[in-house]
Amino acid sequence: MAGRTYGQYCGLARAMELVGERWAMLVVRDLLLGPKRFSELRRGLPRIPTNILSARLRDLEQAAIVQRRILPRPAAAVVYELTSYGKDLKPIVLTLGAWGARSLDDPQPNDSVMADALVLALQATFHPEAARGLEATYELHVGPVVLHARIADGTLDAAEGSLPGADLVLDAGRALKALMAGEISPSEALESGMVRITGKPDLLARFGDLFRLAPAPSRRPS
Amino acid sequence: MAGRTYGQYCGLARAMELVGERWAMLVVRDLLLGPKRFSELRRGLPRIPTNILSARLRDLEQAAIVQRRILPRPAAAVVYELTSYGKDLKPIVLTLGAWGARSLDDPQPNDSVMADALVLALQATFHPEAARGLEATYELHVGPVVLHARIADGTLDAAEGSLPGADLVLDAGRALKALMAGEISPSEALESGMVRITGKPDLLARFGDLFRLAPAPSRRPS
DNA sequence: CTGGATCCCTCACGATACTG
DNA sequence: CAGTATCGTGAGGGATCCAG
Repeated sequence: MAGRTYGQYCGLARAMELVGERWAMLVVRDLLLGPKRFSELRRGLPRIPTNILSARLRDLEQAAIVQRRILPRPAAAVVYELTSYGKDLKPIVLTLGAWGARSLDDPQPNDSVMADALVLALQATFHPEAARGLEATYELHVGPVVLHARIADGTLDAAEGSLPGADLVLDAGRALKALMAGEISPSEALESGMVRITGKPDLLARFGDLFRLAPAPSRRPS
Repeated sequence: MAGRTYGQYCGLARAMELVGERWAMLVVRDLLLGPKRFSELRRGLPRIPTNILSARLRDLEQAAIVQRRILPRPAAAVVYELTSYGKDLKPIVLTLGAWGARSLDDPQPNDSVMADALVLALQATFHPEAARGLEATYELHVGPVVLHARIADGTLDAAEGSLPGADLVLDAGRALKALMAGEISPSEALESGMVRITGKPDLLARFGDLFRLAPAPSRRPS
C-alpha cells in the first residue's frame, strides 16, 4: 500500500495521483469535447489496451472527474462525461497541450493524427485579440483529418468535419505547426508547396496570427 | 521501443511523454523555486528512490526542461535548474496544483508537508485584486513548517522561513485549506481553536480573500 | 558529505483472449 | 459493443554500495 501515492500533502502531488497515470490525461482530453462511449474513446486512443481504458475510467469516476451516465432511450447505452470538477481541467489541458506541442517534431509514420487533438490545439492557441472584427471560416485538412473553424468577432468555434463554403480551405500536411509557430511565413509555405489553399489568400496570412504557438525550445541557453 | 510513447501527433500526448512520468512533475515543482542540488531535491521528495531521481533528471535534461550547471567557485557543486522552456511550466504547475488541492483531504500521519509546496500553493491561489492597496506581512506555521508572505499593492512575495515582525502570525494546523476554500469562516476557525494567531486579527479575515481556493468537488452532480 | 550506480523484488502496465 | 480475465514484461520501489 501507499505504493502509488506520493506521500506529500501537496496539491500538485494529489493532482498527479488523480490524472498523472498513463493515459489518464488523454482520456480527459477526449472527453473535453463532449460525452463519449467506450468505443469512441477507444477510437480516439488507438493504442490503449481496453483493460487500461476500463481501469482509467473507473479511477477517474472514483475521483469525481468522470461520470458514467446511461443514455435515456432509445439508445440505452453508457456514456462517460466529465463532471464539473473534470471540466475544470480544460484550461490546464489546453495550456499543457500548447506547451508540449512546442517540442513536437514531425510525426512518425506510425503516429495517428486525431481530430479531437487538433480541435483542442486550435482552441489552445487561439488569440482572441487577433480576431477582433474578423469574421471568417476555415476548413483544415491535416493528413486524413478534416476539421473547421468559425471565427466571429473574437470567438472561435472549432469542430471536426468539413465546412462547405468555407472562406479558406487549407491543406497543410504538417507544416501547420511551423506556420503557427512562425517558423515559416505564409508565402514561404505556399511557394514551397508545404500548404495548399483554395479561397481567400489573405486569410492564410491571418491564420498564423489567430493561432499562435510559442517557438520550439532551444537546446543551449537557459 | 515506442513502448513509452503514445503514438499520437498531439501536444498533450507529447507533454505527458515529457513530464507525465512518475515524479517528473514534482521535480519540476521543486525547481520552480530556484536551482537545487541533488540532495536538496531528495530532501524535498522524501520518497523518491535515488535511481529514479537520477533517471528523471536525465530525461528532463534531454528534453531541454532542466539544465545541469557546475557552480563556479568555491563550491564546485552541481546544480539543476529549469531552462526557459521548463520555467514555462510554472503557470501549469500552479494551476494544476490548485486544482488538485481541492480534492486534498486531511493529511495522513505519514504525509510530509513540504515548505516548497506551500509556497507555491500561496502563489497559485493568490488573488491580486484582493490585495489592492494592501500592505501586510504574514508568517505561517503549518505543522513543523514555517513560511512567510509579503503583500504589497497587488503583488505577493512568498518564501520559506520565518519573518520577525510579521503583521500576523498564523498557526493553522491544517485548517489552512478550509479557510482558503471558504469552508469555515475566520471567526469559526478562531473559536474552534483550529487556528491560532498573534498580531492584527483583521488580517485573518483578509487571508481567505487573498488566497482563494475553489470548493472541493462534490460527489453527485455533473 | 554529495551525487549518484547497482541489485533485487514487486506491481502496474501492455498484449491478447475471452465473455455477457 | 462493452468491457473482464489472464499472464508476461519492464518501470518503479527500496536498500545498499561506491567514487570524488
